[in-house]
Amino acid sequence: MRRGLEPHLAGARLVRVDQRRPDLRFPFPNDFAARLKGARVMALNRRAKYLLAPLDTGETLVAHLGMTGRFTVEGRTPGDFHYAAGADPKHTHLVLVTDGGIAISYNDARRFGYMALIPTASLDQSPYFKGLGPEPLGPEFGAQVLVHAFAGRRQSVKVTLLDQRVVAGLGNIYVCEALYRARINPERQAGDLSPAEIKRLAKAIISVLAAAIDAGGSTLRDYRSAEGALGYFQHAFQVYGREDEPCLTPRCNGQVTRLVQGGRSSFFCRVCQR
DNA sequence: CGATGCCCCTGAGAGC
DNA sequence: TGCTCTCAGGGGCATC
Repeated sequence: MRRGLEPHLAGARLVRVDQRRPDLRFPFPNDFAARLKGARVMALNRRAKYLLAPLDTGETLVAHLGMTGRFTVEGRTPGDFHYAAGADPKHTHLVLVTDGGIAISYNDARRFGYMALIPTASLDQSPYFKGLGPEPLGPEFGAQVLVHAFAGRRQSVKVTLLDQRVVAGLGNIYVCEALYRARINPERQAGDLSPAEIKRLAKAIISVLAAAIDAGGSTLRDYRSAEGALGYFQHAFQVYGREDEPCLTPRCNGQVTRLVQGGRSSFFCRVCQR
């Protein structure tokens, strides 16, 4: 999403802001539209699951997409891009128009997303970012991070990986897929994993995320890239959403199991994930 | 500390 | 066609 939006947003000035309702998951910031209008977007960054747009006003627009949140870009000419392709316009809650003549709309059926404006200078100290773990594709992430985080931890490795304080930005799909790639049963206590297993897991996390980004993300239900394109990593899911289907590991002959952990579905193969 | 369930909200799909 | 039920890329909070 960040990669799709960046060319349209970074460097652009927001000439019109159409805020269509007072809240998403939380209320929009006070005077939200007025604080955005006229501002120049200096860059488009990401930390964990947050999109970050530092503005020339000294504030940074922070956006979390929740489950169904989606930014869509509309081109200068109708047909340039798919305008909120596949999205019900009644759930378009915010439209930003840039001086480049581009409209960027935020659509979110369930409204689990939220936005904030935080002084750029104190971003790292804000409650959104304080305490977040390292970026899994960043230089500081590796097996050692997990070795420390897992030590003595009795919680399941699945639930531990979804904890944003351990690693930032992993969600349900990619945790399931990473555990499959690492051949680790999601029910295992984090503190019981061997160094070799943790090493496999760290590598699996990195490889599954890199592959998914390469594929343009995973299109399930609502997700599309900023320019309306469908990601296609969902076709590469090896366990997620494949309950009762055969395990794809050669000669395994197991089948994919679903179980609920921490209120979310885990998908895995009991035969090859130990 | 950890597990569980409920909540926010809307829509899709299955089964009857 | 319509109803009811379950489930959904997230995550905060209360309870036990």
